[in-house]
Amino acid sequence: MLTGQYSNTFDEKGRLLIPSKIRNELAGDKVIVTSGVDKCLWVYHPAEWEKVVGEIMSSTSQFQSKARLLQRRIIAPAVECDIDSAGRIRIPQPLRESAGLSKNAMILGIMNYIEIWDPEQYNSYLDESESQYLEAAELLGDVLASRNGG
Amino acid sequence: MLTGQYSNTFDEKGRLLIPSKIRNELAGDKVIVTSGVDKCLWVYHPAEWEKVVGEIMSSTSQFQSKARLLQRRIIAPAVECDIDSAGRIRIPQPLRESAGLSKNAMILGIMNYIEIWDPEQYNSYLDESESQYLEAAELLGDVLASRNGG
DNA sequence: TATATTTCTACCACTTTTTCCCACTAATCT
DNA sequence: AGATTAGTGGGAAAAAGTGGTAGAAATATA
Repeated sequence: MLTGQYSNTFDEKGRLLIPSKIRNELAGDKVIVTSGVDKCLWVYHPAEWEKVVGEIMSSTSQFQSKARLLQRRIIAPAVECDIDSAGRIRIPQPLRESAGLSKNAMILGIMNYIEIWDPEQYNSYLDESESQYLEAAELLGDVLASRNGG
Repeated sequence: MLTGQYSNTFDEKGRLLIPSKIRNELAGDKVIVTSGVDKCLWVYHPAEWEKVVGEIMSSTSQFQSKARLLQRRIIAPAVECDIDSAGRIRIPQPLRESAGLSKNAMILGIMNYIEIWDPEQYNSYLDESESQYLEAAELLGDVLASRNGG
């Protein structure tokens, strides 16, 4: 199901363990890691990543400024990472820095992709977005209720 | 896959290393370097470059002022550069200047071409376009959500 | 025109990084 | 408790990156 929230650390060689529960759902020995829209990393199974790239590349052209933004900020940072025999990945320094990652990392499984956050960044994100979250929940409630003819 | 984001420097001889991950995808020992639409350089595999030229030339005529602009600013500056045995290219001074490049360079892989930026130029570009980027991302999200029947 | 000087290019050797693999420890399941 | 799976750390081999040197080409000079 690819969910779960874990707290791991990068070792001295910059390797991060993908928890086995998540790893087993991923299937395969490669993942794509890229920079997320918030201050975190997004990790995809190669097949899922192909969908995202296809969506961006096929519906845009490099001669459109918004397309270039998406390409530069989402596609360009993407790196293919091998999962080693012990289930770890090595994330290149620039990507780690872009998400403000140092030693510790939170790993969130979100159905068809994974997020990696620096714990402190994640906590301040949660704090700052509290009211937005409550709004989003209300909104979702409205949609679901009306769908049920409520 | 030809993606990835790297930070390299021109050496005293004006050589810039193309990171191996990108180089392996490029295949071959020649690239075409030209001036990009934002303040950066665009680097293509010769075959990809032919496609871009074809697209520009076939959809425009030299009797249209806008076409002449595209031809002069994208096609004219193009230069063929050799990749040396260590994977480095030498970019002619005028091209480097046109992108504001001095010592340091950011190299972005964007699927079928590469961008080279001066790091400071790139950071200010990112800053200035932040809100546009978030808009574009939301828009992409809407498209994907509606496709899922959301 | 021959020689000297400079610039450019290709190649080589060293250093650093990355990758791959193995061995050990800890945790979980039966 | 023993067996199996998960997690941790380290070492060796390979690949990538860096700087330099020597040779070729081009330009300038006598």
